[in-house]
Amino acid sequence: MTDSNPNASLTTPSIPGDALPPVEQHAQQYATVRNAHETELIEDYVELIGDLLAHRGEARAADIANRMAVSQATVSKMIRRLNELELVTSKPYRSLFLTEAGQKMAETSRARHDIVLHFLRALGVRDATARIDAEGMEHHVSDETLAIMQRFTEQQHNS
Amino acid sequence: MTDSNPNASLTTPSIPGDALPPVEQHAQQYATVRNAHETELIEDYVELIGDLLAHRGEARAADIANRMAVSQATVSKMIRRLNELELVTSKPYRSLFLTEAGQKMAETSRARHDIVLHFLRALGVRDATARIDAEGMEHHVSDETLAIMQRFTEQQHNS
DNA sequence: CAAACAGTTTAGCCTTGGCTAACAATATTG
DNA sequence: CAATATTGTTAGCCAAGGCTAAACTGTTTG
Repeated sequence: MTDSNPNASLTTPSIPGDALPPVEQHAQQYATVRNAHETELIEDYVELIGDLLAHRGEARAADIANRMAVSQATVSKMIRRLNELELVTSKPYRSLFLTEAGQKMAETSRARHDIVLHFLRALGVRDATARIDAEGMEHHVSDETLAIMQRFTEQQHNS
Repeated sequence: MTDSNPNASLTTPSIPGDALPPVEQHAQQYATVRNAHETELIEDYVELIGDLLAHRGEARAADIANRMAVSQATVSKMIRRLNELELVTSKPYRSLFLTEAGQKMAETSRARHDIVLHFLRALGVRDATARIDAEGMEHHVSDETLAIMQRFTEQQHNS
């Protein structure tokens, strides 16, 4: 395994920046990200459906397609998956609803999203940018970091 | 379009949280995230190859596979793509090297990554967690937010 | 109430990014 | 220097998440 080459220092006279993390840790970082990517889209759909239900009283496939900037066919296919995962219930040609599990996921996602968004705004990021960044970041923020973000936002608020 | 239902207030007596963003803005958020996902992996590979070259003097497919926790076949396939994109040069069974464009991308990615990582540490996140979060977050942080993160870290440092 | 329109679903295609298994090349070592 | 171990490549599979086109359902309205 070249990775544990004991002569590394001979071939790299001046090492810039931090050292490479140990292989196991490094591997875990990437694995965690890959994992997040699998659930990310699911969570986004469920979160959006929850928002539509809360703000509009119903969640139609066409709304989702518009808001996600995706074709209706894609949404339709995705809804089938959400059904199989027992996150939503749907009757053909009717509005969607969330199952217990779906509601739970929607709430959790919504909460994470809001914490990240408010944190970014508290940091001084412009609203439009904060929204975009939050949408991408929310699935990659650990509970630990999330808690710290929340505290930061609150402190900012009381001053 | 149900999305502009004027009776929304009748069906949603108490609206929790923020209102939904306008459709166009909302759509743009998701589109931006989808876009980031396309380049994300490419950037991760290039960044890692750059790191391996800097710290080890060479970048072998086996190292990449170990550090990414992915099969060698996957790496091999990916290297072909990186070649087509003219980000790396490679001769069969030899170490990889970055092209001009590849080096540029590696540097940029590395810089973003470091800013996010240092920011998280400055916020008070534990090192191991910060590393994982940074790996996921780095591709979703706008230049605007990045600049703010960098300033924050520097201020923290001078106090 | 039939026609037209809006919304939904299905079929079938494509690319990406994983995998395993089999094979090929290079390096190491008895 | 031949045998073995390591490393790299190829072939062929799979699931996810996009798309368009076509068919079907439901709603609105002339």
